[in-house]
Amino acid sequence: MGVRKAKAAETEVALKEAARRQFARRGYLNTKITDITADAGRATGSFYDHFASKDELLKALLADLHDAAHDQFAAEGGHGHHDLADRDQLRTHLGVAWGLMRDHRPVMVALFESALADGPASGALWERLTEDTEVLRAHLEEMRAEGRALPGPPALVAAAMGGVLSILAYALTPEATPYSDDEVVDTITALLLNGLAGA
Amino acid sequence: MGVRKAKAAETEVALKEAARRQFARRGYLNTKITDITADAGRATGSFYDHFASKDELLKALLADLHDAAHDQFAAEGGHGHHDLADRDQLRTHLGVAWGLMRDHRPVMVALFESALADGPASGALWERLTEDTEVLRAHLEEMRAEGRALPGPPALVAAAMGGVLSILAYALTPEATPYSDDEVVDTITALLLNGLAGA
DNA sequence: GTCTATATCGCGATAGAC
DNA sequence: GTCTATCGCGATATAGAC
Repeated sequence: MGVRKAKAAETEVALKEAARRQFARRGYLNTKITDITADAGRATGSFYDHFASKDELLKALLADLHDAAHDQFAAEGGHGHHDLADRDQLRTHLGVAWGLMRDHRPVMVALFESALADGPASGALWERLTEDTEVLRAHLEEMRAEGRALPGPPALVAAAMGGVLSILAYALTPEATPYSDDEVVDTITALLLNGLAGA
Repeated sequence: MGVRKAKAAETEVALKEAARRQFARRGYLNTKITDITADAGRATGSFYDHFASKDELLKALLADLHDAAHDQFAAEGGHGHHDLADRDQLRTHLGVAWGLMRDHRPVMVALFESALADGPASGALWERLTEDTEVLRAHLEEMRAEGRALPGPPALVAAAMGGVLSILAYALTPEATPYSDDEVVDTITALLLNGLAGA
């Protein structure tokens, strides 16, 4: 890679990092192109040499997230037999998902807002929810195939589980929340495993 | 009430109804003042004779929702002893909440988006979540006072429960969803009551 | 590739006739 | 109270020098 390209790549990285910072602070919708370029210490016009729009930038960030998610789940998913009604397995699953959301919170936030921006009639949020809980749904269907009782349709249950994580990840700002990551994961695990009635 | 005032009130109602329709279709953030006035068959300027801003209009709609919610919960809440681990009581609670969200979906959608618009660092979504699940939290604390085991801190559990309802109410567009209201309420009830491990 | 400067535009909000 | 017409701001996106 030549020096010219390296410089360009450097700027692109700087823009991405600035975007993450700004998304975390202002949210995706409230972040202006100029907020990003200013944070990155570049001129406004430079943005468009790297990304066609804010949305395209988000897609690039999403690709990075997907890579990370794939690695994480690959590292975890060595089980031959999945059983979400097993406490340890459920906790591990939720823990990995929560960790990812925390590490990539700016992108999660942005995706969430972006889905909302399409309007409630577009079904974009439902799409996000079902796509992101694809793995969960598959596990639930395995359970059902074994004749185990489920609370409801696998896709709906999976979406509900993913929904709780997403909304809490958005609502609980890391700087202000009184709850530790472990506390959150433990609580959600207990709630989703045994519900309010307990073991 | 004179004819003049009646006409004005009529326009105000028309604007509110138009706003609800537009919020349901486009979402709150995407809805422009002109979308509302056009839908109501009025001129742009007329809007400001009734509301100072889109946000003020939302506040007015919220007041209507609060009235309805108060009535609903008053009609239901005759129990001397609350027990969220009791299937019937939990289902009733969730059913009432779900029904309200469905009947006032445009306002729910708008409140949700409005909270997001303040940015993730503002904590506005967490505020919404805790305020709206105030009653739930109180019931959970009763349970805890009786020495019953809870999945976690009452406020967090309540927020998680409210969060599932909110996000599903937003994501499941009434026109497109394959799930009936009963199916959703049954599923959430089962999930929150006994979790994935079953009874 | 990066900068400065600017064209362009949508939209919120107001002024003033009726 | 309601209308039409318009002002002005803020933000995206582009043009052109370096």
